[in-house]
Amino acid sequence: MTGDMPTQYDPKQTEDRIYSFWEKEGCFSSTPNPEKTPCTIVIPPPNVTGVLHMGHALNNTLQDIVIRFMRMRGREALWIPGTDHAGVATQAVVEKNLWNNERKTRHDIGREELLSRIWKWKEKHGDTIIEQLKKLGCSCDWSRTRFTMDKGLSKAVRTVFVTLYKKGLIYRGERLVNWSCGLQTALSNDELEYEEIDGGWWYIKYPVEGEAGRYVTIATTRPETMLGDTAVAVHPDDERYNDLAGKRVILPLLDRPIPVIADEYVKMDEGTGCLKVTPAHDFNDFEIGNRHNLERINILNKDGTLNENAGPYKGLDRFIARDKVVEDLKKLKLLENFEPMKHNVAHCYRTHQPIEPMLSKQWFVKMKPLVELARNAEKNKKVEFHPERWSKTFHQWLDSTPDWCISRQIWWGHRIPVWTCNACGREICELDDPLSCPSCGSNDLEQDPDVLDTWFSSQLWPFSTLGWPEKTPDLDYYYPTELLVTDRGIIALWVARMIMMGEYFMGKEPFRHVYIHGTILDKNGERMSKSKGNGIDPLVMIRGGTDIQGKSWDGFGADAVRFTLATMTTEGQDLRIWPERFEAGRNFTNKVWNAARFCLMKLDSGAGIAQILEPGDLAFEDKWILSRLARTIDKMTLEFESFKFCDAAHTIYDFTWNEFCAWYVELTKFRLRKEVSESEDARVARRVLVYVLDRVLRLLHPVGSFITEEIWGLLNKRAPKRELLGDLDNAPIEPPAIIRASWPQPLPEFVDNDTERSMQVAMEAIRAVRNVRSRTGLAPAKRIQAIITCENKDTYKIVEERLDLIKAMAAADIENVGVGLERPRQSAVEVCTQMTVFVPLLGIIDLDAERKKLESALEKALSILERSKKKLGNPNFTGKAPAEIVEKEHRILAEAEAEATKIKDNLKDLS
RNA sequence: GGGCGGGUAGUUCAGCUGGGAGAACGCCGCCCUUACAAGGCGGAGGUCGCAGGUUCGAGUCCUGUUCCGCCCA
Repeated sequence: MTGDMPTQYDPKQTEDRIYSFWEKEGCFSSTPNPEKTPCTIVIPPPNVTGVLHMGHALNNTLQDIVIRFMRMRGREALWIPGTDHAGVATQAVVEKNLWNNERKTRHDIGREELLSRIWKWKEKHGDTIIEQLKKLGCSCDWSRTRFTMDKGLSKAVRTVFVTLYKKGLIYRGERLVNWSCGLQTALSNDELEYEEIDGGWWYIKYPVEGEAGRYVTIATTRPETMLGDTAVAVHPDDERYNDLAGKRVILPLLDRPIPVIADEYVKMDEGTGCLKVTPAHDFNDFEIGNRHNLERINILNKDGTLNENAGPYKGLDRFIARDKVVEDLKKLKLLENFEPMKHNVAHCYRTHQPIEPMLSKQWFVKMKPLVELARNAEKNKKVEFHPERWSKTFHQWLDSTPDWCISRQIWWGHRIPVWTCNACGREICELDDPLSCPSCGSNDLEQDPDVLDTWFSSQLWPFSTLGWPEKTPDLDYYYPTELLVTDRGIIALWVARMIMMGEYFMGKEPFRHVYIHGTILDKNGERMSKSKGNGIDPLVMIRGGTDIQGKSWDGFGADAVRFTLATMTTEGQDLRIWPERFEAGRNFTNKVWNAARFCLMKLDSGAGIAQILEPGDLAFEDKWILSRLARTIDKMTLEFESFKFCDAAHTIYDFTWNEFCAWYVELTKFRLRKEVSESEDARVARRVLVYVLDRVLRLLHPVGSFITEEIWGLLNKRAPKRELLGDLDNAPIEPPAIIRASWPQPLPEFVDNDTERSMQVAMEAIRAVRNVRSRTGLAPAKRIQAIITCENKDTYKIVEERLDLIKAMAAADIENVGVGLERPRQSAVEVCTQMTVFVPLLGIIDLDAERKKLESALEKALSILERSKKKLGNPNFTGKAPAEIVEKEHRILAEAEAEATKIKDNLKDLS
């Protein structure tokens, strides 16, 4: 009958089948249910161009764990999936294809055609990552899959833009922006990456007008920008240059006279104390320019070449121009010095080229009022970060963020809904596209060509996915969401902005908890990346295949991957992983599989399970495992509630492997022997076995989703009713799918300290015998004789009571139990805290090994003894430490003393 | 330059509000014992980065210091 359970768990035989079962049964779908409390999670939408990597695997595993846990706890659980349109990335993919296949640029085919091609590409490839998430086991409500460019979500974007525009929180202005010459678009501050480059300070002499032979020297890291200089600034208090302010200097190369101005921004002790001012190409200079009404001269074209303002350098690339400028300055003997230096320069996050501050007209969101909303949401604990320290990062960003540049000079994205009337210049921004100018009636309207930053739509995700701006029942029921799980990299970019938007438009925080997990690194602590080729493909780890290094893997199964990731999810900030680490998870799933296999075999071969069970029918080991189970349920519940994924995974691992399998299952083997398999005790054992297995499956299900569902099905066939106590006839049939089963209730009535203590004593005896067996090289199956002498009557009583259990588990005949028994000659000895165990070994005892063992034990006991004595001899300790600690120390001392004495006695005997 | 995290067994990491150092993997020895060799039983291995301080007592709190990483400018 257990033919349907091979000795090894094979995830490939189960995962797809189980997943389609869940989908077919509608297990992931959710509808508003007023009788339940909702629990909503929105997925951090991956790029529509994305392919599943380990970061996604971790991120979504954690979300699935939480949503399954919540679902089992009776919450109306909804996990909304989807993707974002990733403006720059997606357009780049399609443009690249266009070039590779047709040698055309987007300008060759035009805006409409490009957009239509991107949509086609999206239809064809856009759900790659969605399908991959299914392989991981994610229980998202796929019927609600959203895309940031969907109609509804686009309407949300439009509504937000128009509202903010009308409130004056969105404005257009000519500002310096971070310009990516590669992408030819503006970027927000958050899209910059700082890279250290080899650069330096060039010291350049500017002749003072009308004073032959007099120069001022400025230092710059970007000499080519001098072509756009419109002033030189000195500090007003700087005596060196007292007379200069108000005069003019001649800009070399272009021979343009520019004023010397005094501004307090200049740092006198830095460089030469003279600052060249280039308002069109430097953020600080821009401010100085504003204060002094300086001209702004833009010297760059959009592609990074120099324009006509650069005079003879026109047409040169910015880096070539730099070399040329330096060379020409040298020729003119105006280059005073060059100091090489490494410095950090802003780079484009995609092209990795240095960013140019560039003057251009862009749209901005005024952040100040919004920042306030986000700040308060966290301060008032409406949003909580886990681990808590990330709230600091969050506030730091809020404290320093400038207005947000939201326009992008690309085509794929939400187009800016602002039209300008060519006749009268009126700007129009409404929810509906304007047909004519409301001022002059002209039809000659032109829409802004730019699109919005992708984050502008992502920031609305928690409510746009629920139907906003419509007032839908979903929105009413599911918002605010419960939890956001994400990586620290986008706390500012995304998390903070969602909070602002949620507060502003919904009047409520978008989520109550933000869980920030670590970043996946490789074995050497390096970030995984395509270019480094050090990535691990989660699908190869799950299903098997060949990895990027050409190595073949069998596939560990989704549960193994999920479980392993969960055990690694601590509060630290990195997770180092490599393929072999998933073996731990696989071994555990296999253990669970075999524990189930054992239980089911016993059900098949035996005479059924106890029909009626009362607490009084329970055997000692039943009470013990139930007590342990009760504690495990409490512990795990708490751990999941507080997002301690690592602890929860370890808790279920420990209980399943080291208590249920290692002890309880082993103990039932004796009660389920063929000869007694019809007995009532055997039936009780089966009933408890099945019950505990049932609870193990439930506790494990949020993490090990597939295997628990598979076993659940098999268990339902043989034992559809699994209540612990009472008459099975009256017991309910367990649900057909574990995904819909309830989370285990606490079992306070089964917590049993006495039983647990007894078990500990029994375990000590068993380990002692096993120790001797191992030391003397006796085969585990060979029965041996043992004598146990106990420390006191209490222990003696327990050992007597549990003698059968000890004998069975130690595979030993216990010839004698007592207090203060003598060591028989020719016997091995094992000194424990509560007892000493002798194993007579006529003729085969290795005296040296025995002596060695005793000596090392003595050393240990003596060191404890000494430390303890010292402590208790210190009046400060006995006087100041809490009574219970002192009492405990006395006990330690007594135990160590007794143990040392026993060991010494035995050593004497040996010699 | 500012902020944050980390330095604990060979490796990867736990160790909460201070009170006898843990897990997994790896390693060593013995076992294919009828759930599982992806297993069982037993074992070795750590002056908790360094230096001070607080305390009767510090891996745990404070100060300083060094190294590694991340974020921000």
